[in-house]
Amino acid sequence: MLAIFRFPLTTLLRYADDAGCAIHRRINYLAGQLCLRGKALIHHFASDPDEQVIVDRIYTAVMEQRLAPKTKLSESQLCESFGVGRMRVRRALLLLASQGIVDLRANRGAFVACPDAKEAGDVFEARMLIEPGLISKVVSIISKSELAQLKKHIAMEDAARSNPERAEIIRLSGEFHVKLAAVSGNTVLIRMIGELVTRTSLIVGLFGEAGESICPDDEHAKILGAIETGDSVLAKDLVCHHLKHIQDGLDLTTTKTDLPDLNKILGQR
Amino acid sequence: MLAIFRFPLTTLLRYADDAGCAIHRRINYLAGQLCLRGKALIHHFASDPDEQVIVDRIYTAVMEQRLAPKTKLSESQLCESFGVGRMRVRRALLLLASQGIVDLRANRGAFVACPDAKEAGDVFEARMLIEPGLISKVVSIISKSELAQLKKHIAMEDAARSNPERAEIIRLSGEFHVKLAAVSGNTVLIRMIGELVTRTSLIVGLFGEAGESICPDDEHAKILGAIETGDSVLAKDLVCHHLKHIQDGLDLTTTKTDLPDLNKILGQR
DNA sequence: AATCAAACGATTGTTAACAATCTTCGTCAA
DNA sequence: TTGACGAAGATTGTTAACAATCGTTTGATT
Repeated sequence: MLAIFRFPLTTLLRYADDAGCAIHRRINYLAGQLCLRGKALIHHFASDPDEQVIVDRIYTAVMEQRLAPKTKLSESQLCESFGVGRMRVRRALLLLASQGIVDLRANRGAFVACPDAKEAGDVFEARMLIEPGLISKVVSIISKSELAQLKKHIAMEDAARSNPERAEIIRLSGEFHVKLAAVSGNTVLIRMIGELVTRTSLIVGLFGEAGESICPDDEHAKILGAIETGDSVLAKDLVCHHLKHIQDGLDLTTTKTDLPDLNKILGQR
Repeated sequence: MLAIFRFPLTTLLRYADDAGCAIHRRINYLAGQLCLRGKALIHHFASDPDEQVIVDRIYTAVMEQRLAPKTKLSESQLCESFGVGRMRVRRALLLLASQGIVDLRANRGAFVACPDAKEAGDVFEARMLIEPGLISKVVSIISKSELAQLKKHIAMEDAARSNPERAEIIRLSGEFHVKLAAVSGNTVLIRMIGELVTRTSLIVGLFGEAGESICPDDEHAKILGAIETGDSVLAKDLVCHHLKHIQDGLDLTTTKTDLPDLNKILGQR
């Protein structure tokens, strides 16, 4: 749809002549919308600071662990923060809920999801299933410029690590995996990895030991090294170990939530 | 939350006594909701014929290819079909859009998604990445009753194939993969496979050759056989071949959509 | 006759008021 | 002092009216 707007109107009409009257008129209409009234389309491209923006902002906030699990996300509060109507907020929350980032409880509101041990295991299992396979594709098709960009990303990670900005480190660590997936060009997989990485951040925030850093020091660099040399098997291995490393750093027995768990209390007797 | 409702109120209160006043009051409150007023909770369990129901109905309609790609899903139409308000319909459409089943275009409405060749490739790539790994887990943990259930499912497939009910065949073929994934118990993966299978149905409907059946005859049975004998490697192989089989049956060059494609028409010169 | 522009009907997007629900608070009785 | 009950405030869910947009049709103009 967009492509045709690049041509001047007269050219457009000349081309469309063979295509019958319907298309001719259609183009005229579009041209009218675009050039003469000059409102509708500009609106369509420029002013859209909503919808996905809210989702992304909450998304990254969760990734940076600035929004702790079980944090209440009240509608009115979000409306004020983002300066949008209640509808947009509700749509955003629904989308976040569909990705397991947010828990939507009827008549009670939205809360940042609080994964349990099983859910954590499921997420890691899914990642261990997908990411190694993904890596071997990445190895085979990655370009030099993409490699350079990933190197730059790792440099940023190191920078964040040297003057410890916890939120920054976590976000960048997660983003590395997403950017890696992005190289594949497979939108389906990219979206899946994005969701899994975000949920991983939640899990690490919940079950991770306080002192430990999330993605151990130089593992990302090692992975990228293996990719650069084209060693697909090694890269796979490193990714697996990397994920296992993260998982092993978790303590799934102690939940950090000190909220009263009714079932637990009742079961003590 | 549900578990505690099984106990009589007095027992509940006795147990909760040690837990301090807050919980005591909370339980009393819950009891009031449940027993004394007897409205809120019954409403919560019984009358909820909405929300996810709409999504599922459209979901399966797409899977059965009863809703062709690019079909317009007008709000008012859906409201009437499901007997719900516009809000519910819009929420359902948003969820479907987030899964790539539906295309949501601003100010124009919702349309059944119409994947292009790249998207089709992405979906198959994702399935080829996930399902083989999933199978080896399934092989290692499947129980006899689950095996029996899957056998029953295949029998149903055969039945549908013998008196050709196209929609039934397609749905059952897809469901087989979902049920297989369900054995793993990994909710994350189950949801992903469900989404991918549905989108596959869309793709097959679009690019599949008319005469061909979707999941070739006995491949499901073969896969299940390999699972039963515990041959994880063979099962993996069969799944890969199965998926490849489906993909090879597609003709990605000719789109069946005979809607006028402006770009194509303009590019003919 | 062809082109353009304006207007119409239909559909979607948004808002605001209303209803239902949850939570908290206060009072009262044991 | 502790627990039960009821009312108030706050929050969420729903509805219905309003605004904006789209696609088509119609009519005027060259």
